[in-house]
Amino acid sequence: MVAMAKDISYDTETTGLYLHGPHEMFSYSTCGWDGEIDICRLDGSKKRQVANNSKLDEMFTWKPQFSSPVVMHNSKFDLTATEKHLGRHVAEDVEFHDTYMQSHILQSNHPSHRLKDLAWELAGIPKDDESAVKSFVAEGGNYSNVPEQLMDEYQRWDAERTMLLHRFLYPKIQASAAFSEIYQMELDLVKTTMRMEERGLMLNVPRTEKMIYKLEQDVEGVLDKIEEFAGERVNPNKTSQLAWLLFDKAKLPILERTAKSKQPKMDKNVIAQLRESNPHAVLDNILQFRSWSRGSTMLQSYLDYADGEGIIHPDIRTCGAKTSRQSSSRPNLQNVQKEGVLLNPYPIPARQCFRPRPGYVNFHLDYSGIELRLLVDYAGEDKLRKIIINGGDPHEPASLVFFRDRFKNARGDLRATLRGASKNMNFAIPYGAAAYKVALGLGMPFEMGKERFEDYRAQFPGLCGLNPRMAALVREQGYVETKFGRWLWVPRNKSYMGTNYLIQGTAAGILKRAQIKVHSYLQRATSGEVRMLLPIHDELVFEFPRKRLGEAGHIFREVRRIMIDFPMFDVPLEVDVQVATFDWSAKKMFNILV
DNA sequence: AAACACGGCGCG
DNA sequence: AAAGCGCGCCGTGTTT
Repeated sequence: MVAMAKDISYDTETTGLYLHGPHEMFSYSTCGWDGEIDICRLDGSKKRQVANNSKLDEMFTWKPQFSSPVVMHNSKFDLTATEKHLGRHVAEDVEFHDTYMQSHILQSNHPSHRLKDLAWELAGIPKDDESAVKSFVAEGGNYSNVPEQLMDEYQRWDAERTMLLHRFLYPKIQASAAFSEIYQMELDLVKTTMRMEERGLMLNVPRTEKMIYKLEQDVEGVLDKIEEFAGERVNPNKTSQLAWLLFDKAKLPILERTAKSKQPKMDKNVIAQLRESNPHAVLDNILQFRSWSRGSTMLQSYLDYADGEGIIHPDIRTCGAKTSRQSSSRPNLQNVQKEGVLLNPYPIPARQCFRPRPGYVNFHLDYSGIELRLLVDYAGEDKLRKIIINGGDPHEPASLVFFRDRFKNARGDLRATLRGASKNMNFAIPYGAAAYKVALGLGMPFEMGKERFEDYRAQFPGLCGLNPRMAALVREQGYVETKFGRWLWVPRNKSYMGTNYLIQGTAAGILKRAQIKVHSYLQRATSGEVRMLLPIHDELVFEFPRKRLGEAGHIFREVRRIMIDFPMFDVPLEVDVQVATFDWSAKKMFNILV
């Protein structure tokens, strides 16, 4: 293991999690290849501060002959803390490692990738070393004023743990060429993601405040209406009170029960069903209450996360999901509500609250139909592949199979509805839906649905064969392997999920690689004036300076080219470009050829 | 007070 | 036997 000899593990201690907010790093620890531990406080005596700062500065400045690869557990956090403390970006060329990524790549479904859990499991290091620090903090202290001796002991172990994990896990990454490529890609992505978090997204603060004010009024109004009907004040968030309102007071029937506690189900699907047979005003009041109160709390949380300039810096976890997808938290900006796409008749136009920075517009580039394209590719479903290549509608053949003449003769809304149901089945079937769900989804009696399902099987043997194939792999080996060579572990007793993991993980692999290349292109071609802000599973959000709008066509032609440049797939990828000049709800198609 | 489970719901 | 999946966050209610 000579190659590892110079490695040094590195762990930071901060006053909290909001590094783009008030929190700061106050100490760090390192552990050398030989187990030598150094605890470096950044507070206290001037002399010590100077020494420890210069060691830090050295670690993150690339020097060809001296540099030691820095090993971290969840490097995005430590690097972000370090950059804030140093007041500069860490050097591009500094080699670093991340045991958190290693763990994700080697065991995607592990219940915990936390340092303490992994170190206990792999090296038998007990997890109780932080109890003294925890109890100090619980008694009113905070992490930065824990007595140094206590803190030293605590830090000592985390640096040691990280080094040990690296010794256990990294050789397993190195042993596979595919894992090595994935690992390097993930490390590159950490830096790309840091630049997005740092830049952040702009909230239209006054507009958000106005919207919250109106929603709060509306919530009061709807609670009054419910009180008029019920004869007393009801809190619809309380299950017992809501059940009383719906099933005792309004005498509505119980249609379903919840999975675990077997209570009457009262979600929006049930309420929609009840609404059809029994258009009781209280049902609408419940939908209004839920949507509006949730809406105002979500908007309030966006306000709380915004800094003085209205900028939100989310935490973008690069391996947030078991399928290797990214996720966003504090706040989650991947689920900002849209208008008019769901069963909710009272949507909140929350996307109106997000705006480009002054002097910028936002571009949204999304892969069109990437999920179906990948399904068709993995399934080798030639008929659909040809339709996609020729720009036809890949959901039309399914519509004809499921609805026959009814679809042939349908126009307008009905045609769209039938196509929509068929489209859902094009996903649901490869993902494991059975005849019962097919009939339900198509709105047909069970026997008819089953018969059409059989027709579909005959027409699309590739698509229908994919799930059994993946399920068999899961049962045999426990994982599915994406075209990038990533192993996605699937619970063996849920082998039908294999196809879903495969598609989701492949799309994530495409988007991640695209992000790295696009980031590097934008740095090179625009000196970082055009920036990527946020990934949303099959979409990238950018900001673009208005003064350079004349170049937008040229730049996004290249971005699009990079995004779809994955020759390993037989089905072509496609990207749609939209521009938002005022807010995210008013997006318009943007023609990059002009 | 903190941690957890659950139902519910937004996005992909 | 039958089964679409992945997240994060909220409010309520229970456990520690």
